Amino acid sequence: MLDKSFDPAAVEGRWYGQWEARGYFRHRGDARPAYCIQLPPPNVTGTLHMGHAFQQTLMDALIRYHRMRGCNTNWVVGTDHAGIATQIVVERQLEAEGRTRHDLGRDKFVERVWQWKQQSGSTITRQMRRLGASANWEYADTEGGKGGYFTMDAKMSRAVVEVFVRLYEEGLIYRGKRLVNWDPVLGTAVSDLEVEVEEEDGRIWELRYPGDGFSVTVATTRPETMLGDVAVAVHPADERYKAIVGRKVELPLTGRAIPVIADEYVDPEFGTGCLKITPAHDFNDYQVARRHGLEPIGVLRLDAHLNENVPPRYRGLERFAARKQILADLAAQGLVVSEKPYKLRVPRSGRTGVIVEPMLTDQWFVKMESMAKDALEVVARGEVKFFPEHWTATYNHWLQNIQDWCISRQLWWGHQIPAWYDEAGEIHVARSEEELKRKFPGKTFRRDPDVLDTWFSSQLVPFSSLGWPERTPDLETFLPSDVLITGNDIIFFWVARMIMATRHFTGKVPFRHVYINAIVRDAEGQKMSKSKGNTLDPLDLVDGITLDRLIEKSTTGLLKGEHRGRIEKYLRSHYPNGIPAFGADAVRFTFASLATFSITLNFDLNRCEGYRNFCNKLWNATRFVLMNSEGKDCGLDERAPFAPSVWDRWIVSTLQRVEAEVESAFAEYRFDNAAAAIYRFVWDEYCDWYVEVAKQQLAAGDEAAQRATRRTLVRVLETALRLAHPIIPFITEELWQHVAPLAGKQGETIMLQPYPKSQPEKIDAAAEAEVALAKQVVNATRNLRSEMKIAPKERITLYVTGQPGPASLAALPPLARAELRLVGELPDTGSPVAIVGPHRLMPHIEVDPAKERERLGKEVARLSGEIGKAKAQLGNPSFVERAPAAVVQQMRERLAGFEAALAKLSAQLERLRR
RNA sequence: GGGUCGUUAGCUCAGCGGUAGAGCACUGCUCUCACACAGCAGGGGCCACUGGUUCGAUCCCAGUACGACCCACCA
Repeated sequence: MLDKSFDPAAVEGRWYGQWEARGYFRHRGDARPAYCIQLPPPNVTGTLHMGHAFQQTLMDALIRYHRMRGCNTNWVVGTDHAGIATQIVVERQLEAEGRTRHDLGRDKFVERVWQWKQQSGSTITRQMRRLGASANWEYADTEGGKGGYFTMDAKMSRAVVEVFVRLYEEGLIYRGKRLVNWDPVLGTAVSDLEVEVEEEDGRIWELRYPGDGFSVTVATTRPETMLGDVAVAVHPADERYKAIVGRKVELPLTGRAIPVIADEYVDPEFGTGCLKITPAHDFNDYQVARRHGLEPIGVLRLDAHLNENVPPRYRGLERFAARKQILADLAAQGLVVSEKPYKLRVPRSGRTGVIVEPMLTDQWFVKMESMAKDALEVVARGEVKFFPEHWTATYNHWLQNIQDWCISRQLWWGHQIPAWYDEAGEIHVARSEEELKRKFPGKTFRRDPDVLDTWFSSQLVPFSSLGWPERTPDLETFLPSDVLITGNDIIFFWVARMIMATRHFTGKVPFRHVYINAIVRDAEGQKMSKSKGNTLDPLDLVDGITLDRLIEKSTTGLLKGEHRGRIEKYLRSHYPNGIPAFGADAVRFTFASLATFSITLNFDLNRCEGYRNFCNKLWNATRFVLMNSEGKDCGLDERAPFAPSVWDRWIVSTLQRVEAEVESAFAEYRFDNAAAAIYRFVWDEYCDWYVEVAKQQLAAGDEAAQRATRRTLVRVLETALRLAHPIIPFITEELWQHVAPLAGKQGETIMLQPYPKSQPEKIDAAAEAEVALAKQVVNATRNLRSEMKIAPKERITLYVTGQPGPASLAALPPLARAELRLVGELPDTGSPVAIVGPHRLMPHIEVDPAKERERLGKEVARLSGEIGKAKAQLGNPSFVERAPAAVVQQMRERLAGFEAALAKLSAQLERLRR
C-alpha cells in the first residue's frame, strides 16, 4: 500500500543506486540503432548550478526516451581540467598560506592541483546522480572513478598530443611573435574570446608632440603607451597635414624623433585627425606599423610595469602609476592640450577581471581559415543543424570572420605543449621526448614550458572520448553523436571548434543536432549571481533548505562584505520559510516545462511547486488504482467477458493522441510541449474525468464492465508512467513496480520497458465525440448548480431532453450529483435551463423567476452578440467568396448552433414571462 | 556601428492568418470514501505602438519605442 502522499526523498533514495549497479546506463555492443549524447564536460572541481541541472535534465530525458525506444544509448560524460579556472583556485589556496606557485615550483604545484582534483573532483558527478542522470559513468573512464573521462587522463592526453603533432606537420600550427591579449596578473596570453569588453567611464587626453616649426596633437586614453610610439599617422587625403607627412616630430619625455606617416586607417574626422602609433601595445597600430616597416617598441614588462625601453625615470613603474607620472611631466612641459571624461571600451580578462594588455610575445597559433570554411559548409549543407535555428547566424558570423587561434598559455596546469628546443634553439615537435632522442641521439632538449588552451582538448572530446586515434568500434558506432545540448555562450569556444576539429581528424561531423539551451534566470528574469544572492542550488530545490542555512550558505566565502546585508535581505523576502523539498522529479519536470525555444528561462519556484503537486497527483491516482485493482480481476485473462464503456474507449483513444503529441515534441526538442501533454493527460483527462467515471463503473457495473474498467484504469496508468518516465524517472519507477504486474507487464525496471507508441487504430472518433458532449453536459450542469448556489452535497433532479447518450448518462449522476429524468419536453416549472448541443438541462429547483429571467436575458444577449458577429462575417461577400470553403462552412455551423440555442432560450424566457 | 531575440491575463510563458490559451497567483463554495500538494465554479487580456498586405492580422511585411544578448579596430 502506498503512503498517503508522495515523499520524494524516500523514493529517490531507493532507485538510483540500483539502476547504476545493474548496469542499465551502459551502452552495449549490439546492432540496435545507436543514440549518443556528449555531455559538455563540467569543470572537474566545479559544483552543479542551475544551468547544468537544466541541460542535464534535457539530456537525460532524451537518453531515457531513446533507451526506451530501443536504442543503444551512450551518454558520454566526463570532466574538464579547466586550466585557468582550476589553476586560479589552487593559487588562491596558496595565497591564503602566504605562498605563490613559484615558491612551490612547477612540479610541486602541478602535484598539488592533482591533489585538489582528487579531493573535490567527484562533487559534480555525485550531484548529477541526485538528479537522476542515467549517464554512462564507466565509459571512457581510465581512472576508475565512475565519473567518465577526465580531459587530462592518459587516454585523452594522448589524443591531444597526436592532434598537435599532426596539425604541426600539416603546417596548421605555427609559432611566432605576435601581439596577443595578455593577462598581466596571471601572466599568460588569453584568446580573443576570453577577453570581455565593457564600456566604462574613463578619460581621454590630447597630447602635443612638437616638430620643427609645427606641432601635432594626438588623442589617447592610455598616455603611458606614448613612450612606445613609433610614428604619428594622418589620413593621406587630409589637406591639413599634407605638408608635414614625412617630417619628424619629437616624442616628448624620450627625446626620440618619430616620423609623421600617412595611412588610410586614420579617421580624419576623429579628434585632430592625428593618431599616435604604438605598435607594441595596440592591435591596429601594429598593423599600421607593419605596413610602414616600423619596428615596434615594447614599453611594458609582462607584469605590466614599464620596462628598460623607457627613460630611467619611469622604469619599473606600474602601468597606472606611470600614467600619472607621465601626465604630470607632460603637463609641466605644457604638452597636455586637454583632458576630458570619455566612455571607453575596456578589455578585461574573463577570468581575473584585470585589464588585458596587447603584448608582443612568442605564442603558438592554429591557422583557422581552411577548417572554418569546412565547418561553415557542413552547417550550410544541413549535416549539423541548430535548434533553435537562428543560432546558425551567430555561428556563421564568427566563422566568417575568424582569426588564428592563440593556443599557448603561460600556465602550469594543462597539457604541456609537445615541442622541444635543441641547443641551437631549433623547434622540434614530437609525440614524446623519447621519440626525439631516438631521432637525434646525443642531443639535449628543453621542452616548451607553455600549456595548451583548455579548449584545445575540449574540442577533441567527440572523438577522443570514443578512443581516437585508435579505430575503435565505438568510434564507428557513436560518432557522430545525435545531439549536443549546450549554452549559447560556448558556441564559439566549443561548438564551432568541435565541428572543425572533428571534421578535420575524422571526416565526420561531431553531432547532427545542436540544441542551444536557454539561460537560466531567477523568477524575475534577473541573471543569477552570487553577489545578488539570487542563485539557486539545484540540490536545495530537491532536498529543501531552511532560511538560516540558506543565508549561511549564500554569504560564506564572499569577497565583498557589503553584499552580505543585501543578500540576507533578498533571501528573507524571497524565501521567508526557506525552500521546501520539491524532489528531483519536480525539479526536472519544471525544467522540461520551461524549456521553450526562448533565449532565457526564468526559474519560478511557484512552477516548481505546481509540478511537485503534479507528482503527488500522479502518486495518488496510482494509489486509487491500486486500491481498486490489487487482488481483483483486471482483465489479464483475455477470454473473460469484457465490456468496455464509451469512457473506457475514450481514455484509450485520447492516450493515443497524447503519445503522438509527445513523440513529435521530443523530435522537435520541444520539451515544454512534451511535459504539458503529459501533465494535461494525467491531470485533466485521466484524473478529472476518467477516474471519476470509473468509480461509478466499478460501483454499479456488472462483472464484465468492472473488469473492463479495472483493465483500462491499470493499463492506461501503466502506459502513462512509461510516457512520463524520461522526465520524472524516480516516481514513475516506484509506481510502475506496483502497477506493472496488474497490467501483465514483467521486467526489473521501467527504464528498459518499451516507450509507448501511438496506435492509430485505437483512436475512436465516435467515443471522443460522445465524451466531448458528455463533458459539456456535465460542465453546464455544474455551472447551473454553482450559479444557483446549490449545496455541493445536495443531489438534484435533472430534466434532460434530447436522448442523451451513454457517456452522458454515465457521467451526469456521479459528476453533477444529478438524478436524471429523461423527457421530451421540459416541465413548465420556471427552473433554470442550460442548452448544450441537442440537450436542454433543467435542475428541478425553486427559483425566483425574476432572477432567472435576468440570468437567461444575459445569455440571450451573449448569443445575440455572437450571432451578430457571425452574420456580419457571412454577410461580407468577399469573405464568402475568398475564404476557404471549410472556414465558411465552419462559420455557418457556428451561426446555426447559436441560433438554435437562442431559439430554445427565448422559448424558455417566454415561458417564464407567462 | 552591425546582428540576434523578445514585448500576449497580476507573474512566468505557449499559440503564430480564421471563435484569445496553460501553470502559478486571485475570488467564491466544499476537509465528498486517491489526492486540501485536493475538488467544483468564477473573475481577469484594444495580444507594445504606427502603417501596409489580406475577405480577415496577436500571427505575415515595414517602421517606431522599450528590453535582453552577441559581434566589431575609432585613437
